[in-house]
Amino acid sequence: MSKIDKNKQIKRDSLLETAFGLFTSKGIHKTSISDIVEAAGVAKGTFYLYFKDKYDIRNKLIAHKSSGIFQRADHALNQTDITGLEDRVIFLIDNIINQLVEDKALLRFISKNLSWGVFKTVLIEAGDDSDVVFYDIYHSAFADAGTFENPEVMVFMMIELVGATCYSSILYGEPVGIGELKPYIFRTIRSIMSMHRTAGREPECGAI
Amino acid sequence: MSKIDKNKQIKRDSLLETAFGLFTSKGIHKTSISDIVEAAGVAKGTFYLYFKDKYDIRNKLIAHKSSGIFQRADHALNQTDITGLEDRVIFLIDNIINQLVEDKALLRFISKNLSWGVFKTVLIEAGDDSDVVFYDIYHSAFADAGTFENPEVMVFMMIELVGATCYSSILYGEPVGIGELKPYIFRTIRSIMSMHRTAGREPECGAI
Amino acid sequence: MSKIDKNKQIKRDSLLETAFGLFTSKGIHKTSISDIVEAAGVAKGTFYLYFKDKYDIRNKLIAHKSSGIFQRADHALNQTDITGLEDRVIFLIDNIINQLVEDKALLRFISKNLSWGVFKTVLIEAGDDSDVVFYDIYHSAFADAGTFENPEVMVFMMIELVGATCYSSILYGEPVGIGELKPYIFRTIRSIMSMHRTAGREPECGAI
Amino acid sequence: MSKIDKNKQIKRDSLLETAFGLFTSKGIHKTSISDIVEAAGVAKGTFYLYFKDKYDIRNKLIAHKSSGIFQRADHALNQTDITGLEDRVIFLIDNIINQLVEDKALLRFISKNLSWGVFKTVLIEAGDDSDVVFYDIYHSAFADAGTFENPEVMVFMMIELVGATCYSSILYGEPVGIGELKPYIFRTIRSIMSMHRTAGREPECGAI
DNA sequence: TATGAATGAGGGTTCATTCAT
DNA sequence: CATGAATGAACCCTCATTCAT
Repeated sequence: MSKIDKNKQIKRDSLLETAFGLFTSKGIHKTSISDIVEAAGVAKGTFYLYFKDKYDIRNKLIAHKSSGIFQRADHALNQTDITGLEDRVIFLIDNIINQLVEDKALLRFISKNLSWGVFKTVLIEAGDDSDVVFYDIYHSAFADAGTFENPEVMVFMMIELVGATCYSSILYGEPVGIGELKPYIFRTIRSIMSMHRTAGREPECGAI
Repeated sequence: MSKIDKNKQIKRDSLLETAFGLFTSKGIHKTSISDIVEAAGVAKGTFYLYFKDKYDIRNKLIAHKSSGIFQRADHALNQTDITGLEDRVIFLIDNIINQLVEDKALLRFISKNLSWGVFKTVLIEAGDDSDVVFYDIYHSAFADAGTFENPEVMVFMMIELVGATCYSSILYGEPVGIGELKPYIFRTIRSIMSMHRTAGREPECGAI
Repeated sequence: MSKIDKNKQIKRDSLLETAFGLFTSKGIHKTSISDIVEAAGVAKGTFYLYFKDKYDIRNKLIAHKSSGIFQRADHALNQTDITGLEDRVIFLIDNIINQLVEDKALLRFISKNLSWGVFKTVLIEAGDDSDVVFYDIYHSAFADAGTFENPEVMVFMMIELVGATCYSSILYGEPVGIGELKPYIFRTIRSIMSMHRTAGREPECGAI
Repeated sequence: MSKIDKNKQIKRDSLLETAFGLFTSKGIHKTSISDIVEAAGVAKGTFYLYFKDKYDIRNKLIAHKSSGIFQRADHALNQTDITGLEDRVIFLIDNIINQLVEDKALLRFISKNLSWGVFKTVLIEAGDDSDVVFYDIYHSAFADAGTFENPEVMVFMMIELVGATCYSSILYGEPVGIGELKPYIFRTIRSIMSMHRTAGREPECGAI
């Protein structure tokens, strides 16, 4: 029993990792299920024992990989003694960006999928397994505390800004490399948080 | 001769518009070349007289449609007597957002393609035809004048922010509708421009 | 031992009944062995312990179900005191038709399989189990007694006529409902028997 | 144009005949579209230019082949000077039986499909092309003339009787060969017609 | 006996592309 | 220039069957 289940887990993981490799190297649409099973060394029918179709495995990969990024960032944050909320957010973003720089295939894969739809589904509304790390961060830091006037919009803007700008900068160095871009990103992030502060005393910094 | 050329142009435009209709309604990957030629009322082989393949026609569509948006926004700006640079930029963005709200199929199509890669290729580096409107705006306002410390990065961040946030907000009302989101976008845009002002006297507003 | 054998019988019967339900509702060709075992709640491999393949279970079902029809008809006949041979045959046919009207799924299943091949194999030549009822009827009434000049041909024609006409009439009401059709069937059956009577004194009724 | 159309007709006919050969030799369910195109010497995609799927080609074959049988029988009838209605019907049936004896593959194919559903659809309600021969026979002989009390039921019973009994007799010689069976069939056919004669004076021949 | 994970050949179908007309 | 019949590789997916447990 345990042995069979272990074997199943190995097969499933093998398919997931193989698919990830092919998706990131050839692109999803150029990757066929035949490619996946051949690379994974299993029979075609085996794929369908574990996944409904190509998009099922893609969604499971996105959830899994995105969750991993946030978990590692959160873990790193807990190793520090940073206390200020803004500083903690900047640390998280910096850590995530660094992860993406290190793993460009991952960035290309979740690419612009690190967007609000996925973010909310996967991370805030909590996944099926145990990928619930960010849920805690989000709620304790933003949602519950009355610090921000509209926390959901604020997080949305930060996520979208970071996701969209990093993609081009990290992958293509356009318009500048990530090293040069980071300061601007951080300043914009701080600006966004600042404008959402409830007792906002910063009218000079962005009145429409 | 002229008549034949006109006929050719009609066929080409017919294929472009038909493809756009199908791409936006069924999605690119669900649209086959057979679908396009059938809907356009031409023979299969004819397609290949004008376009290399499905992705060729898609790219030409993106360039064409994006350019149209900027041209209309620029035209509207010229009807006004707004003078301040920041205000002119806000006006352009507001106008573009309104266009996308009116034409959601268009938004879905160029979706996140209204990103830096396309933007630069299509608009700044000047297209093949005559879609050179934005080139003038960009250079006269941002690039040549020494007003901003890094104009390309600034425009990049603005474009990415607007593109990414509008997508989710306009199409899905997530996390809030575009009406509610706009003020935040504009304030962030102003903040970004402000932080790029050469004689920047705003250190308190976003130092990392 | 007895308990194990009972369990085996239960599994076998469960598979048979489940298969019958699926065959009649979805059709044989749309029913897979996976469907059967899943619905029966047993493992895939278990199927092969009892049946060779899908057609094996189908044949056993036809034999079983057809036999049941004849047994019930015969049982009902014995409850009556009808004596005339023609009348007894008409009673049997009427009873069988009524059963098929009540159980259209059964009719559809054995459909045109209630034909000579199956009939002879299953009923006259005696089945494998104990479905030997009709064998007695047939031999005592038709075969042994010298009443009819060619009893096998006679029974053959009656069976085929009833099977073929009932199918269309009961299932689709074409060309008329079974109520309207029955008198014609009975008259034809009587005519067939009449023409096979050895001392045939009925030349006016069908000389070629 | 004419040349291309001729070529298309050749391809279509080639596919039809090839499919017929395979259907009759291997059975429909054992015949794959791959088999058909391979035997016909065309590419797989070509099949789908002419037929929707396997059942589309089967239906077209049944209509085509059944129609041919009736047309040939009718043609032969017109070469004779038989006048009596009963005799004309017997001639038609005899001719059809003889055709089926000569072409057992055809019999196996349309087999029990020479039943009421197909018969009515294909022949009485008139096909799409010009297969309207039997329509004339049927209406002039049975339907319009007030000779028979319920002509549709009468024809139905004759068709079903002949179809069902011939199948077993011709293909398997069960329970007797077709030569021995024919007289019985004809006598039963005459009996059926006789009992439908409007001024029926034959109550003794089949009262229930 | 009973299981059910694994297999992989083969099914139907689509579609970009070619080329003779 | 324009056509559209023909192609055939490649796709996704099913499922009867096996066999180690």
